[in-house]
Amino acid sequence: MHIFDSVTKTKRRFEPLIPGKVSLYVCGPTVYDDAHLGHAKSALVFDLLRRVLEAEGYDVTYARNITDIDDKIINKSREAGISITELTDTYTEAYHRDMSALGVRRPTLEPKATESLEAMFDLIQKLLNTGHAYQTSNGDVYFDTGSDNGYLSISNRRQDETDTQQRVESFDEKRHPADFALWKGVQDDDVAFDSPFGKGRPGWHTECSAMIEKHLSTHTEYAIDIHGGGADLLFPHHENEAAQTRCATGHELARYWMHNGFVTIDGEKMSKSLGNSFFIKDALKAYSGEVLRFFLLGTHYRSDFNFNEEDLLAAKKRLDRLYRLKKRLFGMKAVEERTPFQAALLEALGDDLNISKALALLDEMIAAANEGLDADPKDKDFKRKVLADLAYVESLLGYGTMNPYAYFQHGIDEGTKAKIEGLIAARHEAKQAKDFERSDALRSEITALGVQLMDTPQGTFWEKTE
RNA sequence: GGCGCCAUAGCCAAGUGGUAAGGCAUGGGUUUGCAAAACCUUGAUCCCCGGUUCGAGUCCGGGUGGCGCCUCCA
Repeated sequence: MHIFDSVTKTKRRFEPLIPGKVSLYVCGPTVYDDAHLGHAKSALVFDLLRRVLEAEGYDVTYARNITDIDDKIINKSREAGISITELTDTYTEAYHRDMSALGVRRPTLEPKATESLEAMFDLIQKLLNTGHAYQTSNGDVYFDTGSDNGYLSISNRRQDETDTQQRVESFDEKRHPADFALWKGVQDDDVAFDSPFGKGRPGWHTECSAMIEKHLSTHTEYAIDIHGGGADLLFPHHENEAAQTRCATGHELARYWMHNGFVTIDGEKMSKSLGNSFFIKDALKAYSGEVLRFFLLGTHYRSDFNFNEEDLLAAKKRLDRLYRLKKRLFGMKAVEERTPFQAALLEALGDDLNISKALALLDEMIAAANEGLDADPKDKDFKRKVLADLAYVESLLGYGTMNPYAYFQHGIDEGTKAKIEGLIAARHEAKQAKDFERSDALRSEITALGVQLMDTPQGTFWEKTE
């Protein structure tokens, strides 16, 4: 496996800190709203990474946090007039529902901020004890960036005069403008936790370092093997996490850093402030989760990804090819069998998740399978190999998990389905009687319902039209 | 202003310095009562200008054009 490390900006061979094991931490969502395409991209990329590492034989411990305490959450719960936990439970559940629809497997661990407070206290206390943090008169605890020799080594930034912009938590007792809050002291607020540093709430960056130390740390030169997240988190979020961990524990945070590119919509960045977020639950109304998975995972993870309907449709057609092949072999049981295709597929993905190369291999496999089935539809050995390859693709990439018939009928309601079946039966009778005029008329009627027919030796089937 | 990324056929998109994968769309063909699917076939010298090299999409320099981070953000 080779991974592009965004800190050294080079592709490096992956070597685990502990032989045979991989510790992977990815920044998860703040649960105050529905998940959007950006959340999906990140979750999908690291889901794929996890699958590839597992296919290579590693024992992967994958943690993705859930931030369930935050100013945005507090504000929204007040607006909505519901409790914090009611709000965060609702959106945590929604997040899980959406990710599961995209075929994203649940991580090994999903620590919540509110359940990791003790670990955060430990971290902050260590930083205070070693002089890397200080408390101000209003109860805030800040990380002293000036005390960390390694600060800015993750994002490769330079500390210059222009970097004097005020941070949100800016306060004039801060020693340096870049110092960030580990703990925000709160006096007159009921949404606060008791801590050794007084009543308050954790700063945004604190939880990740604390959780990593608590759940994943290998206690070697680096806390974990791989840390991932969206490219926008590189600075300041990951820089600050790394600083906390470095100063509190003496080891670096991660040996490899991976950042996925952004999802834009029609060329524009999708962000909360622009208000053009595209929710996954809305996309799922028109397309199956697997089509969205295939589309979002279709370009390299580090590239920016532009979401638009036209490209989505082209991606769906490409996935259709896989399901067409599945249809030809429908009903046959797959047996595990290693093939050169499978080895090549894993090798392609092992090269920093080169999905384009993997898909090219997949397309070639599909073409060869169709050709072979055309040449000799009864070759059992050949079919067995194809089925084994399809099963491998399903487990490694998560493509081909659906019933192929259901896949092509996605989006048609039950009533219409029954109507279509009735018309097909009538058309079948007309065809038997060689009344092609009537059979064509019936087909037009069926086509008008948004589906198309396919006559095969096994009977007539229908699919939803694009 | 500081730091950084990207620019390959109509569209999406790979590409260890040696004469450009794959998919969608398009045209032609085989098959089919018709149609669909499947299969065969059809197209780019890689933003521009210099340089290094026997040889560059692929390295270096300079442009032009997009975009991102520096503030909550996947």
